[in-house]
This record gives sequence, structure tokens and C-alpha cells, in this order.
Amino acid sequence: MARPRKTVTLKEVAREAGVSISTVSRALNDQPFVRDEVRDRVLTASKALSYRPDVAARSMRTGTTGAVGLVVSDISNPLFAAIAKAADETLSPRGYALMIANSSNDASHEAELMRAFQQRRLDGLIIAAADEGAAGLAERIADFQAAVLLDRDVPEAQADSVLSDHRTGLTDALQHLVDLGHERIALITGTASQRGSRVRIQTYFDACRRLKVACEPALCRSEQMTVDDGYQSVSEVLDLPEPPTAIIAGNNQLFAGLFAAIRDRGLRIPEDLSIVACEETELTALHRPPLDVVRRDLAELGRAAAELLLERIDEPTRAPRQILLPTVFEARASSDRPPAELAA
Amino acid sequence: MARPRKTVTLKEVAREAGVSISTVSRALNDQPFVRDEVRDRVLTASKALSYRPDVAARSMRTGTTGAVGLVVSDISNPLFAAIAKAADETLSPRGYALMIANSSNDASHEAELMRAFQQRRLDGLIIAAADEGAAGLAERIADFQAAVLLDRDVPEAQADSVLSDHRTGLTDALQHLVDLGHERIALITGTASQRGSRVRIQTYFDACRRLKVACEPALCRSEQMTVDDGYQSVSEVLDLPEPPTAIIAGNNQLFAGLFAAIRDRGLRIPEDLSIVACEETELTALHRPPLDVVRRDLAELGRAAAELLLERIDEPTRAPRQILLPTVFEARASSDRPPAELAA
DNA sequence: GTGAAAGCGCTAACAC
DNA sequence: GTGTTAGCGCTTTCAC
Repeated sequence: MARPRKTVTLKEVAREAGVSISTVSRALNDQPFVRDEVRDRVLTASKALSYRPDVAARSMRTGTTGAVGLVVSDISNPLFAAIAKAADETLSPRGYALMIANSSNDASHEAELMRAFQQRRLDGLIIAAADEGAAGLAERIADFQAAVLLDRDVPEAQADSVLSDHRTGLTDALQHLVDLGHERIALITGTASQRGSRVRIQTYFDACRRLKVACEPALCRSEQMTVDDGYQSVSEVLDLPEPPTAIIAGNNQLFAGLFAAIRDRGLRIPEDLSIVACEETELTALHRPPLDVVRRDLAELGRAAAELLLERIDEPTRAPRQILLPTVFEARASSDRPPAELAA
Repeated sequence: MARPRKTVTLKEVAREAGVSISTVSRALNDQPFVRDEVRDRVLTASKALSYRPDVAARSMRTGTTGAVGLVVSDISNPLFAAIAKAADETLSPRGYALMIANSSNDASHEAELMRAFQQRRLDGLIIAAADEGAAGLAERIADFQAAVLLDRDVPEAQADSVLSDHRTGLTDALQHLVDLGHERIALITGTASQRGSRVRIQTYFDACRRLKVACEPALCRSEQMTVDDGYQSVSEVLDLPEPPTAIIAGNNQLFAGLFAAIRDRGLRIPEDLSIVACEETELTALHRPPLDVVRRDLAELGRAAAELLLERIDEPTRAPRQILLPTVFEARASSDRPPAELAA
């Protein structure tokens, strides 16, 4: 079972440098009370043998590992890449390595991944949990010395969090559509077990009621978040006796499904149907006509999460903090007056 | 410095169960020679205290960590997500956790990440190196007990590798364009320090020569691989005295740049210009008209890499193996006869 | 300033 | 079958 390791240890460096193990340790860790001459000798020996400290052994003594984890619910979502990149760029100058794991939106796999990270004694965790209501999630989060929730709401976990203000962007989008004359607007969004979708649903009903437009449950779909789900939901909504004249997709996967569905039906944008995407992607950025979008700064999200985590690691007892980042609606050319008005 | 860890140890479980530490270890690791009654007692105690083994301590003894690393050159490339997912799905049933890290195509950051993984004594590494020619890369790879290269060529590393047969798909694409009557075809591809681009360049010149069409260096661009690079290269190629009538983009980022450039110039596809993308993405899949594409099975790539790695871990001395996976050209509707012929 | 030695949590000989 | 014990490589008292 035990696999051999041809690893250079402190002991060998010590022998090479002609000093004791503890002196090597001190010299290598920039501690005081080492003569410069000795320090040089140690450094030379260490370099010569290409010594690499064993993190496992060190962390057994110190309790720290210099690594933090990122668990994302869906790695195939390109948005996450921007977040991971920004987090990495914040953490790595501070000496932390970022380890990413993917739950594929499966709460039980996610639990396993968290356990794997926890057993590796990572110094912290940034997590976009698949299901905020999963049994034991708060405890699993609390197992970490430091944890930051990524646009998730798990009150019992008492963790720091970075949240997007989905309400503002979506409200502006709805206002824009209503201003154009739309009275039946559909929202296709993801599972209510994630904060983003929950807020969108709430916002949708609030705004529709306030703006005095159709506010029917049939026009607001909350499903899983795959492309296929989006396709299916859009199809059903368009088959309603009174179909909507505008559709908002709550995330990029659903938007891809929406896009495919209207393409397959031969609908023109925006003449036959107005559409709005939440999240900027390659598709929304490059399409002609330009597509209306509710954007947010994902790099800022990742950066803020990483910074919150670092602060928490430094100061474990501080009260949990939330950071709320804006979303912005950007009108482009995928919305227009509703078809009935256009015909008139 | 030392951060306290409120961790349940074997010792405490042993006390709780009223047995010795080693018995607990045996019981928990499904080893023989433990009475069922005792095993049950241990399991109960372990559960009651919610004992979690310390991977660092264990790995210090066994030399294994149960974790493997994946280093990608660009996490913002959605293709990698499919690979990572497939690799994860192969590894996790076998008890391995996959840790992903992103080099952002920066060879020195990549070296750091590899060091971080190596110091954590990961059992293996799957890597899509940013620069095949980076100094010391082969040594860094050899530092790992097991390593698999992902579509990269680093002969000195003597590692296993999973490669895509870029030649076949691209050759078929070129043949298709030439059959349509194109005589000036441009290739926009990435840095020659990665196998994929190198093969494409070679294939391009080989095929153009064989097919007796224009084969000028000015039509073959090898740059970095960002969207902006693609945009820039395409612009330059289209500004040539004799511009191409068809353009092939060597990856999805470059394709996005290509797409943006022709959109900004108001060129119609395929009437004004024929285009082919390497790699299927949201954009190529959803666009109207459907876009010609050179596809490959990314999940298979990830799966094969993971399997190769597992085999290597089990059998460290085996001779290195390569697996070559196909690419397929799929003609859709973004290629047509060249503009001159269409006008005729 | 430097070395000797303890011990982090665990597994694997080796006793019994 | 079960307990005792010796380290894995490292940091950190504590002597000197």
C-alpha cells in the first residue's frame, strides 16, 4: 500500500549544510537567530538538493495548509471561470493556492467534495452551494475555519457572503419592457433552492404587480438550470393560450435553451418576441441584433469573495459580513414594442 | 502562527469505544482481524464523535493523498469544463478527488501551481501546459508519480498523453472549402508552443500544397489565443491586398474574435465569407445559419486522461502510452462557393 | 545562535 | 484479534 517517495527531507539538507534540522527549518522560514553565513549555507544546500517542503508534514504541525477551496455548482458555466480567475488572482499573491471542485449541481457530490476539502484541512472555502436547503449544509460549512458563500443564502451557517443584487437589474429590465408596451412577460429561471433564482421570482411578481401587467404563475417558470430545461420551459410558455410577448431568461444556460427554442420556431428577434438574458456570454455579446442583458461584474464577485475569505482567515472571530454587488440592465436591440402594437 | 484545530482524533474515538488506537484504525479501514462486535462499537463511536480522518497525517504515513490535480491553461475556456467534468466523473468513483488549478496561460504561474500540487503530494497530475517549451517543464512533470499530458507534446517528460487528431478534421475542412471553389483560405490559430496549434499550422500548409491552393505565410496566423487576438488577426488578413474567401479559426476564443470582426465589418455569412470554427461552443451550436465546425469529444478526452492516470498510479513503471482521439469536420451552412463564383 | 527532542495524527510492524 | 510502538517530515519549545 505504502508508495515510496523519493523526497528530499530537511534532514538531508541539514546533513548537506552541516547543521541541525532545526537550524535548517529556521533558516528556510526566515526566522531570526540564524547567522547569515549559516543561512546562506542552508539555502545553497537546499537549492542544490532541490528541497521541497512537505506541506502535509508542515500542516500537521501548524494546522494551516496554505490552500483554499472553491466549490462551484456548475463548472460548465463560463461565468464561474471569471469568478475563479479573479479569486485566484487575489489569493495567489497572498500565498494561497486555489483548489477548485465541481459539484455538477449535485448536493450529495458537493457534500463529498466538501468533506474531501475539509479532510485536507484547507484554510478556507468559497462555495456556491447547489442546494441552499441541503441537510447538514450549514454544519459542513461551519467545519471550515473560514467560509464565504457565493451568491447563496444559508443563514444558519453564519458565514460571510458575497451577493449580487439581482433585484435592481431585473426590475429595470421589466420596467423597460413594460415601457415598450409589453403586458405579458415571462420569466424562465432556475431552482428556487438558489438565492439568485429566488430573488428573481420574488422581484418578478413584485414588479409585475406594481407595473400592473400580467402576473400569472404560468408565466414564471422555476426549473433546473440546464439548456434543455430552458428549451422545454420556453416551449411550454409559448404554447400557452395567451403566450407572452417578451421572455427573460434567468441565467445563461436557460438563455441558450430559450435561444434554441425560438430559433427552432422560426421566431424573429425582436419583431416576433422580445428577449432579455441574465448574464453576459459569448452569445449575448456577439449576436446580431445585440441582445438585452442584465449584467454583473463577475471578476469583482470573485475578488470580493477571496478578500472576505482572507480577512476571515486572519480574524476568525469577526462577525459575518455580507457584500452586495450591483447588477445592471443594459438595453440593446432584442426588445421592441410587442408584436400587436408593431402590426398596428 | 499555529492555528488551533478542534479536530476529533483516532485517540478520542479509541477512548470512546474502549479499544486501542490501532484497532480503531483497522476497523475504520476495513481491515481484517477485527471482531464484528468491536468493529461496530468503533463505527458507532466514530459516528458519534463525527470523526474525520486527517488526510495530512495519513498521507504522511502512506505517501498517498487520494487527490489528483488538473492544471489547465485557460479556465475561461468552456471546453475545459467538459474535460474537467468527465475527468471528475471518472476519478471520484475510484475515490480520488480532483483539484483544478488555472494557469491563465502563464507559464511561470503554472510552474508555481505545479509546485503547490507537488508539495501537497498529489497522487497524480493531468496537465494542459501553457508552453510546451517552458524551461524545466519536463522535470516538473517528472516530479509527479503519475502524469498525463492533455493534448500536449513534451517528449522529454516521458509521460502518458491523450492527444486529439487535429489533422483529420482540419484536412477535411480544407478539402470541403477547396471543393466549393475556395482558393485563398486563411487559418487563424494559437501559439505554436501548444501542440494543437502546431499541428494545425503543419496540416494547413500540407493540405494547401497538396490541394494546390494559396499557401502563403500571410494567410496563416499564429498568435496568442484571446478573443482580441482573433479579432486583430482576422482584421489584418481581411485587409490584405488579396484577402481570403474563407477563414478557419483554430479555437473557440479566436473564433469569437473572428465572429466579432466580420460582424463589425458587416460581412454576411456565408455570402461574403465562408467560416469554419474549431471546437463546438454555444455560439457555433446556436447560430443561424448553423456554423461549420471541427468537433471533438471533450468528455472522452477527460475520461481517457483520467483513466490513463489511474492506470499509471496503479502501475508506475509501465511504459508511457499515448491515446489519439479523433476530430471530425461537420459541414453546416457557414461555407459556400466563394463570392466571385457566386456573383458569376 | 544552535542542537536535541517532543509530538502533530496516523498506519504498520511486531508482540502477545 | 488486539495492544504497543516506531516513525512519516516538520515546527517548536527548551537546553546549552
